Amino acid sequence: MLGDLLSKSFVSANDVAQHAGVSRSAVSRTFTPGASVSEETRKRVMNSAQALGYHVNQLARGLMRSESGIVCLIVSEMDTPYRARLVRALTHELQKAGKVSMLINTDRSDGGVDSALRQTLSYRADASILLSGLPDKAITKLCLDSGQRIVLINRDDDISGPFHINLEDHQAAKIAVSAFLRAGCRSLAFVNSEVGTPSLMAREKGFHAAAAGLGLSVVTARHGNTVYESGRRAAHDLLTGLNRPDAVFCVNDLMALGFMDSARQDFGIRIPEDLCVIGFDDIEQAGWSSYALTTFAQPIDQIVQASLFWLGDVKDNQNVKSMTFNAPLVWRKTIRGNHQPIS
Amino acid sequence: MLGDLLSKSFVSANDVAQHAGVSRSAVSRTFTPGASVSEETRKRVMNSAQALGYHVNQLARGLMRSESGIVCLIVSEMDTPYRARLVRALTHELQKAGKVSMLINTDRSDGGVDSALRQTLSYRADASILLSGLPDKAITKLCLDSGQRIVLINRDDDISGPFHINLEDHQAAKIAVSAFLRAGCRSLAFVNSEVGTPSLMAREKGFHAAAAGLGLSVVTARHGNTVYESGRRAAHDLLTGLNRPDAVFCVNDLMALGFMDSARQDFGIRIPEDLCVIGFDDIEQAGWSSYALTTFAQPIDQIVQASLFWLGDVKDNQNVKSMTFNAPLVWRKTIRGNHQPIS
DNA sequence: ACGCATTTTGCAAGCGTGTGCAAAAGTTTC
DNA sequence: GAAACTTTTGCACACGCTTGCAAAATGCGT
Repeated sequence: MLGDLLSKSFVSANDVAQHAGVSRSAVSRTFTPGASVSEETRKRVMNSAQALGYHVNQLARGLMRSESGIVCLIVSEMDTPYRARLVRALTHELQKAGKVSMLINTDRSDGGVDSALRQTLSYRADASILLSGLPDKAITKLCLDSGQRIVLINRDDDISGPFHINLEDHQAAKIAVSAFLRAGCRSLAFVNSEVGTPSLMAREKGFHAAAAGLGLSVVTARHGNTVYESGRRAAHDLLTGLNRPDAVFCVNDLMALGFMDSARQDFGIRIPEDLCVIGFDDIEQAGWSSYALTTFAQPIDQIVQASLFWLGDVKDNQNVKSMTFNAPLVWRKTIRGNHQPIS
Repeated sequence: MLGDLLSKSFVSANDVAQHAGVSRSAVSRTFTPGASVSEETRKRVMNSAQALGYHVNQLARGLMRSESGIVCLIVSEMDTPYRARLVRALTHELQKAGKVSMLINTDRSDGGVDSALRQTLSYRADASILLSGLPDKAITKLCLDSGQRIVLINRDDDISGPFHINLEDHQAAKIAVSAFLRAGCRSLAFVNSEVGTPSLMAREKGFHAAAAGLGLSVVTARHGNTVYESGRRAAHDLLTGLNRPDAVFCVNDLMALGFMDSARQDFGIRIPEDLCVIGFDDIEQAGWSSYALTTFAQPIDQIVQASLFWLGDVKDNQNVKSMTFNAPLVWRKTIRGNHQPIS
């Protein structure tokens, strides 16, 4: 209390030990779950710690133990609804597991994912979860070699070592075609960005394949990023001509919403009477009554759960190297006709 | 190369020193900007570091230096558009400043903000930025005493010690009233949540005060959280009766959008012909053409800039304890009549 | 070639923690 | 009460880094 004015800023385990009249080991063990301390000294240490405002220095602890408790989330454009929701869920669950999350923004910064992974190494992160971008193989190896776990969510699949979480994009695309077909649509369109992420391309390929299998033609538009405005541009691209499509599968909800707004307001098209629309992600806005977009839902909970599974004990994980989840179709009002599930 | 199979996972400065034939101090200094190393040894060290895959251990460095380089962002409901955007901007700018951001989610977790700040202490964070919730005073003091900087964004103002960043909520509310008046509105409504954050209440108070000053009456609705659905409920609340308001100021864009959707679809109200709407935040969705919401823009850049200013050198900051920014009105299409700026 | 000023370098003492090991204390058993 | 255990405790070293200090190396002027 007296040293308040010019006290050394942090109180160490030493100070606590002195105050409690025990050895420093005792206080260390008090804060180490499962260590051997008598109930009495633990009490004494706890009291002193409380009185002095002691907190274990996780930096020092991380130096000794192999684990720092830090998990890095590597993500760009994190204010995108889907990404934001995933980040929120991940941090929440990581905290519950006693981890702490370090957020690395790879927007358009120098080095991007690679420098992010380097930072990951500097802070001795226990694991990195990548929601965006693709890491250089050499750096990935470096991370793995230093005992780090790596999780790739919806990323490229040909890197070995990391744990992969993917979606049944192909299957979803197939279901989209079936839904359109059942609604009586015959002239299909696919709206993609120019990004070319594997999962995005899988949806496109799957859609084309499924349509071809049924003898339906598909016209494709690709514009900019997977954002609202690109969806609008796609609408202008696809709806200007004479033979308009009567169904459009957008690679992403944001694009779908932009497409819908433009279709209705710039072209006077009614949805779903004149045009059926399906999106992907099931972001919050898709449920807003101005849109009521039928869309495939990201299985956020499963993705998060799988990520945390991979951070658990090694022995359990030896065999499994990837998990693939189903993205269920959420029926709203942008498809006409009956809304029964499709097998 | 040979030790690949069972190598100790991390390469230390010692290893690099040995490989380069210099002392450990030399490699340390090589990675310390502004330290005294000859150009030649620096080169040698760099080469060895590269070859061995060495990365400074920031945990150990943080142990010696006073600063860990970690800045904590404490936030709940971070997938809200405004929050997500702020987090994105903060992390980006923090990284540019050589800091790293630790994201702490206080959603409905045990302890909330207080335990978040405790974590902050454990990791010896250089600073904490609070976007949500209010910290206990004792813990705040503990953080400050241990040399941590604290930034409160749009939080309560009566805590001394932290740096406060606030908005001209009162002023904005006044401008909203003027805009409504000029558009010919006479029957005003205010839509708030039940959250009761100081800045939210300031908008409400300011709106009432300004309206009263002009002899206009205001009816207020408060529902749940500051989310879309609450806006809908407010609409049902305010638009069901006979004497409907012809202008509504929503404390938040999300509520405004919910209100608009319900007003149009459930009540057949035209905007802005029958009803003028103003929101707050200028989230991306406010600009979507289905809404074109006139709203006050969060000055994100200024907020971020101010936050980083406070993390700078102490000497410059001694005097200033808070900053207040103007939230400019972004004119779109939910107010009828002329769209000139209001003094 | 020499003295002096300046840069570069290595040594060693920390930073705050975890943990193996042996000594001390406590507990049970006969 | 002593012997044989078991639990608790303290010592001391390690983790990987920074940095003050003094010694070594270098540069400069004469």
